[in-house]
Order: sequence, then structure tokens, then C-alpha cells
Amino acid sequence: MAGIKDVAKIAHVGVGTVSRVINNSGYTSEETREKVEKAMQQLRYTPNELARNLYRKRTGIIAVLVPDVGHPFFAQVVKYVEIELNRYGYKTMICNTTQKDNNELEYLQMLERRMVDGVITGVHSLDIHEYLQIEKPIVALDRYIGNTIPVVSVDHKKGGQLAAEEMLRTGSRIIIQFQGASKVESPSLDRHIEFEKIMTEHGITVYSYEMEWNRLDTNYSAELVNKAYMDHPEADGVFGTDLLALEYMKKALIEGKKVPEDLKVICYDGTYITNVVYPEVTVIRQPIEELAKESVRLMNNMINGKLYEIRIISLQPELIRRRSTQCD
Amino acid sequence: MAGIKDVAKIAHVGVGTVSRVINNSGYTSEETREKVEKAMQQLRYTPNELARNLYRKRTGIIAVLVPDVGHPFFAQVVKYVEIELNRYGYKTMICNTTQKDNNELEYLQMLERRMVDGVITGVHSLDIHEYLQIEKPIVALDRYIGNTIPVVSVDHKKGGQLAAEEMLRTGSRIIIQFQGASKVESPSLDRHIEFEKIMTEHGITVYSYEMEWNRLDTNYSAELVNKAYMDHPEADGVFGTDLLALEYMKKALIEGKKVPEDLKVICYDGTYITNVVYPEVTVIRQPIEELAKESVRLMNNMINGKLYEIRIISLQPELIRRRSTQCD
DNA sequence: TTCAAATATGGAACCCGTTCCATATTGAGC
DNA sequence: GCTCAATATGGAACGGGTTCCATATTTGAA
Repeated sequence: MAGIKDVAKIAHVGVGTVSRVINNSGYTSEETREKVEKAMQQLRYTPNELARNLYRKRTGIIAVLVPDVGHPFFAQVVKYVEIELNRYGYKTMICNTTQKDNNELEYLQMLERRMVDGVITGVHSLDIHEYLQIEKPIVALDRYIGNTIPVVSVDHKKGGQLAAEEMLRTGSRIIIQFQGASKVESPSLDRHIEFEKIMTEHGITVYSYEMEWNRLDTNYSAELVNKAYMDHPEADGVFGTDLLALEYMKKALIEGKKVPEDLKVICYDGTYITNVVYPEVTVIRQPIEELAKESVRLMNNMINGKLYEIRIISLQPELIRRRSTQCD
Repeated sequence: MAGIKDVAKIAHVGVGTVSRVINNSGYTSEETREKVEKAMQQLRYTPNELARNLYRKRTGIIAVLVPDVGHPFFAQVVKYVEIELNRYGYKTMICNTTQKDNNELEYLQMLERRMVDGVITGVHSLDIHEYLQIEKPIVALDRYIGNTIPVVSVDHKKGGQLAAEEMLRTGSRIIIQFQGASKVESPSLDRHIEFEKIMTEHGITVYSYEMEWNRLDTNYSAELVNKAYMDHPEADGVFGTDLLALEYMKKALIEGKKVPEDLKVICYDGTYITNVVYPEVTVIRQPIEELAKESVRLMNNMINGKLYEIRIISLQPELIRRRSTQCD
């Protein structure tokens, strides 16, 4: 592979001059510039980014950690984060953490090894402790990690409230709720706490089913849904993330229930999969694009030493009312 | 940041010795090793991966190019490719190419700039020409790019045949088909050609609707589906990729049709979204995991200079029959 | 005891760019 | 014609590792 020295030799100039031509920095005469450019073409020279990065102490790569890129919610998150990172000139490295727990640690270490300039993490597996050790740009998506790491999160309490109000409006009496494991401290639990609180205050029964994190495989959710259905076949409302709520709705339809007559459905997340089901479902749409935008903005500020907000940026979820919560 | 020299100084040894301890290479006495390790801990030393990579001329990063990570099919592809790359010790960089066309070129250039060791491409936007210029490890997913670049693809002809046979079995007479733009030479077109061929041979009418690549947004597909439905409301069968076929089914259900009585549905891809709809749909499942495994295996062989198959590895799609093609 | 092989270690050279410093030349202003 | 600034250029030092070579010491077999 041709290096800068080869170019310099062919063009009869010094390496510094070649570098200046490549980077358009310092002074170069038109004549020299042409000689160098000709030599570069002749040798099909491409600068070695690794050498540059070594000197510049940056790679322009941001690692994005998610439990499962295959999951519609995280797929959307990754998509928009990638687009946004790209706008700022960063490359996106991704990491599924579901398979092996220590993956997360591995990627955090890449920060210290200087292979990535920052980490945007949307996972919950690792002990907070590990994060706090690292004094490098880290942004958390929807998770509190100590007081030093900025978090971008959605106002899930509001989301739970929206869902609860909508459910109350429909007059449902017995509701199945699917939520993440409560042992993991995640802002997303707020919606379920709030939902349950409001419902209970109004004398509505809520049965909550917890789903383990890191168990995003289809069989597991199918089993959970079946169990929930069988436990309380009299339920007339369901609230949960897209896949679970829809799977529950499917189960109910198979069992002969009618939606919305016998069962009201509210999906949390509102990813594209909610667009292809019938009857059309009411969703609490998460502001995924904004989540991505904010997290990348924060990341960029951290990297460039600009001021940034340490604490939660609460983005607003939105209720989109459709047929599945229509009454009469 | 502490470097290897600092460690060497603290431990009163040479830099070579420190390097040997870190890499467990060459000879080191137990005593020295301990001194060095102590010094490393004391300084919280972490080797700079960039410097290593510069010397080793590799980064261990593979770029994965897809039109849209948010799309369920590609999300699955990326997921399994990432898992597989991880097994081989590589990191995954992703790139959505939908937004800007030149992104694809940009990532190809990263190969030459040595920021990535290889590219696995699942996109169709760039001129083949650009690819052929590059003498670096490239693996194509489901796309022919010249004679030098290995391709991993699915036996789409077989997929089309499976769909056609199933559709014939149901006795549908007028079928709507959604397919990618025919101007892009993609193996995936084979399924539609084969499907249409077989159906036509049996005197069945097939109306094909082409979807532009790089238009994976929801509105666009909704419009296309509406148009298809309105053009031929008498259709009694639909065949297309998950999202389009399901969206069509939804439209039909809204319009009062019954599935499978009035409309048979076959989804191509069979991603998880087909698991949450009612009625349950028949799918031609693409072997995404195998696709990922094979492409990564090829990539690894290319990188390590082992033998690898240049030509198509045809993986088999699978018909999974469900309610949407049930007759009586 | 002797000598080759094994073990141990330091440090220079290298990977491939970028930047800085030293030096040279040109040109404008007086 | 002289001076200072602007322009131009080469090359050493550097970034932070790895490897190789030279040299020193220890071990084991004869």
C-alpha cells in the first residue's frame, strides 16, 4: 500500500507538503499542489485513517448499545440515532447486549481503548458501578446511571397517564398490563406505576405481568401472553408494549373476542408494526426521533467539551387514538 | 492519559517488556510481570487500541450496509450479522443508506482508509462499478456485484415457487403482487418473476406493483397499498413482503373482506411482525440467520486469506402455512 | 566444567500520518 | 535597497503501541 512517503518521493516533495495538500492546511503553491495530486492519483493513494486517528486521538465512532437491534423499538432507535450521528459526522457501531452480558462491559472498555469516542447506551444489564468508573462521553437512553451521566428519557409517567385516561374513557374494568422486570430501575417503569395507580384509584383491577429484560424472543412473549390470557380471560383491556399488546390482542381474537367491543387495546411505543394490524390500534407513541436527536446532540456536546444538560430531558409521548379503544 | 512509556518508567523496565506482559508474548519472568501489572494498575493503564491497530493494519470492524435498519427484515439481518460477527471477534458498524445515496460510497471508502476490515452490503443503490474498484473484503447479501465479489443469497426462485403453489392450492384467481423496482437487478426479483410465471401458466391473473427501493417509509407503502386495492378490489389473493402484504390485508379487512374466505395472504420474509397479526398469516420465511452466518463466514475467510466461494450460496426459504391461506 | 539452548530484558525501528520548527524565497511598503 | 511579513517547503518529532535485534543471564545436558 502506498503511503505518504511514496507520494512525497514521486512528487519530489517532503512529507509535510503532501500532508498539507491533503488537508488543505498551511501554505502550498499551486504548482506543488498539482504535482502532489498527480502523484496521489498515480499511486492510488488513500490516507490511512488509523494513523490520522492515532494522532488526533479520536475515531469518530460512537457505540450504540441496545438489548436487541431486531426488536422494533430498538431498531427504530438505532435507525434514528445512526441518521443523527451521521449528520454530525460520526459513524455508528452497534452492539446487541442480549446474547452475552459482558458485551456491554466490552464496549465500555472500547471507550477506554479509544476505539470509540462515545457510548450511547439503551441497555440495562450492567451494574451502574461499571459506568461510573469511566470518565468518557456516555449518554444513557431512558436509564438513570448515577449523577454524572446524562440521560435522555421520555416522560413515561405522562405516557402512563395518557394510557390510563384513555382506558378509563373506554370503561374497561379489568386490565392486563405487561411491563419490564421491576427489579431493573428504569424510567419506563414509571408508566406502569402511574397507569396502575390511576386505574386503581378509579376502582379498576389491573393485573401486571412482568417480562424479563433480555428475553425478547418470540416464544417467551407468546408464553407470557398465553398465561396472562388464561389467568384472566375476563379481562376487557390490555396495555403493554407493541409486541406484547398485539400478541395479546391476537390471542383474544383467536379466542373469539371482538376488539374493541370485548377488549380495548393500547400499545406503548407505537412503532410501525402497529400500522399493519387490524383492527387499528390506539398507541402511545414514543418520540423516538427526538430521543435520538437529543442523545446525539448531548453526545456531541460532551465530546466537544461544550455545556450539556446532565439530567433527564423529558420528551413527551403522544396518544394516537384509533379503533381499538373506540367505545360504541 | 498514561501510556506504555509511563508504565515502563514506573515499573523500571523497558517498553518492550511491558508490551510482552500485556500481550503474553515472548519471555517474561514472574517477578517482572508482577511489577508491570502493579504499575499498570497504579496508572489505570489501558492500551490504546488505535496505536495497536495502526501497527497491525486492522481494526476488527466490519461495516454492514442496509437500506434501513428500522425495517423489520433488515433489522433482523443486522441483528444476526452482529451476533455472528461478534462470535468471530469483530465489531459491527452500521450504515443506513436510504437517506443519502453517497453514504454507501463513503463506507466503501472507509475500507480503503482502513477504518474497517470489510463490508457486508445489503443495499442496491450504488453503481456496481464502484465496488469493482476495491480490492478489499466485500460480501454482498442478495445482490450480484460482478464476478469477483461473493454473494450470499436466498433461493428466491424457490420462494416464488412455494408461494405460487400455495396460492394455486387455495384456488385464488386474481392476485396482487408487491415487488421491488425491477430496474434494480436483485436476486429477490426472481421470486416475483417465478411466482408470476407459474400463476400465469395456470391462467391466474397477477397484478404487480413495484415499490421503489429506498422508500421504506410508512406513508409511501400505505399509498401504494391503497392504490393497489382500489385498482382491483376484486382481487382474492395477495403476495408481498411482510409489511406490504399485511398492510394490504389490513386494508381489505377494513373494507369488510374476510381472510381467508375472500382473500388469501402470503407474506414474504416472515419476520416477527407476522406473529402478531390476526388472522395468522402464511409466510415464506427467509433464512435470515443462515444468511447472516454464511456472510460472516465468507467475510472471515476473505479477511484471513482462506478459500471462499465466490458465487451464490443459495439458502432455502420455507413455507409456513397458517390461517390466511386456509381453504374451507 | 563447558557450552549451547532457553530465558529475560532494553531499546531502536517501525506503522503512517500530523504538526511544528527551521530555513528559504518572494513581495510589498518605505 | 532594505526590512518585515507572507508564502513555501523539508524534515524531525510525535502519537502509542509492536516487533526485532542485541545483549545478558540462567539452565540443563554432556
